[in-house]
Amino acid sequence: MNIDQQVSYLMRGTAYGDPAMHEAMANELRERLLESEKYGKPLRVYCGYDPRTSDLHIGHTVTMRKLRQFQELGHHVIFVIGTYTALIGDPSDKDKLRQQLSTEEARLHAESYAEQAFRILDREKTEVRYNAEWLSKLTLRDMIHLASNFTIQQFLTRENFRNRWDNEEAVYFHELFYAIMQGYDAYMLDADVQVGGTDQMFNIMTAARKIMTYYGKKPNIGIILGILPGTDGEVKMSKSLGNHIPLNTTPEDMFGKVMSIPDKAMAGYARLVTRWTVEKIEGFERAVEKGEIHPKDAKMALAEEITGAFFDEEKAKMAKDHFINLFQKGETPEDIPEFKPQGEPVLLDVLVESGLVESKSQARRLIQQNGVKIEGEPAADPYQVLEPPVIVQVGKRRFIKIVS
RNA sequence: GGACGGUUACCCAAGCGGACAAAGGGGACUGACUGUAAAUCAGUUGGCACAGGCCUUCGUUGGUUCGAAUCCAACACCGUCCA
Repeated sequence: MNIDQQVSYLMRGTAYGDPAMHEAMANELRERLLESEKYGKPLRVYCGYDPRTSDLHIGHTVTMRKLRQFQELGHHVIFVIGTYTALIGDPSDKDKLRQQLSTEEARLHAESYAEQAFRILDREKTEVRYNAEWLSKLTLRDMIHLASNFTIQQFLTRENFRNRWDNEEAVYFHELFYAIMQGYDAYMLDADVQVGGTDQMFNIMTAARKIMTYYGKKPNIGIILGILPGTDGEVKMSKSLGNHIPLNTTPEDMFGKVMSIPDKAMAGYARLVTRWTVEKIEGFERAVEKGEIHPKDAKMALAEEITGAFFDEEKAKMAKDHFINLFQKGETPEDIPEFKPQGEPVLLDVLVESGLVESKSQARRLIQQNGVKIEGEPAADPYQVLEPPVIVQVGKRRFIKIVS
């Protein structure tokens, strides 16, 4: 790849919300790449991750994929785990104050976090760092100096603080530290490039660049990526909102979850979490828009690609077959969990005891709604006695085999 | 330190003495339909009870009342403003 190609490759998927800023960053990136080539010095590229949860979902992988691209071009990638910033909790992506995390929790999460990240990143070429390493050493004096670079007004113009201010909701003092700490990370890491989502715009473009300049360094270049919506297609993917697609799951589940996104979210997924080329993505979007491919088939292709990217092609194919059999043909799956009832297998009791249903009242309701099937036939009598072995189904996709 | 406001089911939020197991949204679940677990429409969404009855739930603990999510008191937690 020549420099121009590299720049467009690396800028792919970015979202600055302002063409001028995009232009400026692309130019800075080009310069920095040229410099790197000239002196044979790889760029130092970093992205920070909040170890609030140990469960990564595919939304987290958007930035990792970008890091991977830098890796492929021979640059040095630093994977930072925000063990210290997690003590505050990033106020960026929420309108509410985030709860604080203890050092111990953060450390525990961090380990499995890095492990999962290596499904995307090249383990050999990735430097993992914890920001407690340097942030815990900052003195109050340092903090005062750092803070003197910012005005309260700068913080208050940030949308999420602004909103809370306007709504007369609390904006805590310590929340202001977050951006400063993240900026200090960039300085300590001597970062050339920092990758992050649009919610990191202020932290990367304002805080980090200011602090680096203050310390006499060249400010880092921000690669700001779009935010992946959750399976609801509306808001940012997040575990707490329950609209996430976890990494630690089965290929079948991942495939199914991708299939559940609304049609309008397909383009975003194609752009942010596939390995497809720009040309392929654009072709895909065009075909969907013009109705050249059936939206269902388009989504199937998308699901297969995404599943393949996190597992492998073969597993993705199997997940696809599984999906077709179970949901399109309505077949019962092969491996159904078994359950052996204690006493007499009365339907109502079995449903609750096996954990298929939470309470007897709920079981009754489901039966009334024709939601419970025995060997494919809707059950009407909650008190009927089953004759094992028999397959009991709740809804479309919960099965259990009753054995004696 | 002072003045106000808040705490309701999974989440947001109404209710401000009886018709409250508690409006409305969201979410979740079921059914119909479909192109899938999308969209749309309908229904369900505290527990127990082989029926319309009982039990538990509106921050906590007491109190007033035939009767309290609703009134009073104390306490706890949260927030805003003034110092």
